[in-house]
Amino acid sequence: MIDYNNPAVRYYQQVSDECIHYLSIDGVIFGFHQNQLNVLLLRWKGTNEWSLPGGFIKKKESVDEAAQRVMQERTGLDKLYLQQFHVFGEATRYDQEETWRKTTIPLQHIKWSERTISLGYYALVEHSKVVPSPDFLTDECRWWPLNEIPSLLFDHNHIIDVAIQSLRKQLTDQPISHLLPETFTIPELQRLHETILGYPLDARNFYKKVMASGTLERLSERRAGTPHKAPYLYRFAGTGHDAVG
Amino acid sequence: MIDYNNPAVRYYQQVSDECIHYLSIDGVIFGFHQNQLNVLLLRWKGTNEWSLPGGFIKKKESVDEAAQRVMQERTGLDKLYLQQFHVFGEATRYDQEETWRKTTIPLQHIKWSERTISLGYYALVEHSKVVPSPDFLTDECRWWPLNEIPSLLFDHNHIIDVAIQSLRKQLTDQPISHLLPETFTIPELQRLHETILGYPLDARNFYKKVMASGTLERLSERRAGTPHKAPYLYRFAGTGHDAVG
DNA sequence: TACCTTTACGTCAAAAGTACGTAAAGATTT
DNA sequence: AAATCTTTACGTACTTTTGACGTAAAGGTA
Repeated sequence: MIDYNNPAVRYYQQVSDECIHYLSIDGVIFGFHQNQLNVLLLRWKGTNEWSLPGGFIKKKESVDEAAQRVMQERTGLDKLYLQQFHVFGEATRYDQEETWRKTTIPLQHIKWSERTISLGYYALVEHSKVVPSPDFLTDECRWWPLNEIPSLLFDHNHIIDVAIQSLRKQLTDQPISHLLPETFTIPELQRLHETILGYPLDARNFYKKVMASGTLERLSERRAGTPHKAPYLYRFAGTGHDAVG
Repeated sequence: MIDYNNPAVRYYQQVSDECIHYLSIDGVIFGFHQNQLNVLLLRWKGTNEWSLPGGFIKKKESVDEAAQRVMQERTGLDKLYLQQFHVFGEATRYDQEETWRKTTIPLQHIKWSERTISLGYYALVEHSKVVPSPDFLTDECRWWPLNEIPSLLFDHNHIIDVAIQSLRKQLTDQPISHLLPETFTIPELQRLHETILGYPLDARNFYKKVMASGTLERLSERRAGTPHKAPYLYRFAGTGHDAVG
């Protein structure tokens, strides 16, 4: 007695046919706004429960393509900078019964696997360019500042933690450009680094370091409308983005 | 008309029931012997074709446990130092028809997925402690020096390449202990690092560096039977191994 | 005994990282 | 208009790390 009027049931029916079972993608989409790291979250239909965007891998699709597709749908952006950062493969990752109850998904109507292995990807996007849109299991899609994120469904709080650790590790290797607009000032770049690392940096030394990296190109314009001395605008000279997708 | 006398058919039948489809584990088991990195490979039954050890994830088992199990069976060792290093998730990773022909697996008798996503793990083991044993699709299991590895089945040459790159990256963070016996000399540790990195290191500077790391503990004994000045033996003071499993 | 190789240290200079100084730009206050 | 304040865009000086190279002692071989 399967209730095909329920959109969740229809969704899982389709996924069950088209996609790979036991395996999913969870996406931590990072944005930077008002000196805060933000993560894009979804509120499940008719509930007050939030989760990361995610999805399943089609049988004839690479996992990178699947991640790209899932994140694209939530952000409205293409060619996202994606990084695969961890596989969450515990046999029991969270309380399944509790989770399905919270989502109000009628589990008994769904023929789906008992456990899911999740491939964790993070995306670095330009906050202002994103047009958040929910999928059809969710009512709302919006940015959450990292330090205000509520208790999420599944093990998604944990996944975000691991994503941030990976992001910090990446930052020590190379300056991160993908979270800022095309042009930005050095102080703005510094705020971004400080926010990701979680501690303040010395402006003089930061300036020296990013200059020495050779990846920045100074434009002739300055940022207008600042209350103080107008800072120069810069652009990343490194042409190619080097992530997947 | 399924040939249940064929062991491969029986194996895949069992895997099909017990394990997760579309998903596999490939293990790059590194050993260090005679100043060379070695990788454990398997020769498929009745062929001259070699591949990495691998396996599938049981439906109620974590992926780390599965990796531990698969590698354990080939090496005879437990509590292996394992590191998950990449997910190989291309829609087409290799020429399937060619591969199945080479393995002489009767594909037409097997109900298995059209593509496989592979979780790449590497293991660092003490070469002398390993007792290589083939699984029942293979006739032979033995060490291959890294620079003599033949053209392998599937995309396993590529997987080994990626594993080595990850291993090199890890080495820059922390000295690697798991490939050496409990006690070793500084020059032996240096040879290991040189082999992984692929270039020679200055003995004086290497000595200083590992001493400064504070992770080594000098024993009172020296290595006997060397043609020259007997070097001291050392042990890693860092008690806890920090990998999965 | 002379000689050679290897170990187990040491020295010194270059490079990278860290603390902090300061003049100029632009707004705000007196 | 002048003084003040904050911020930028540099610079200087010191410290730590890294890298090139020196060398005496240990143990074998010619």
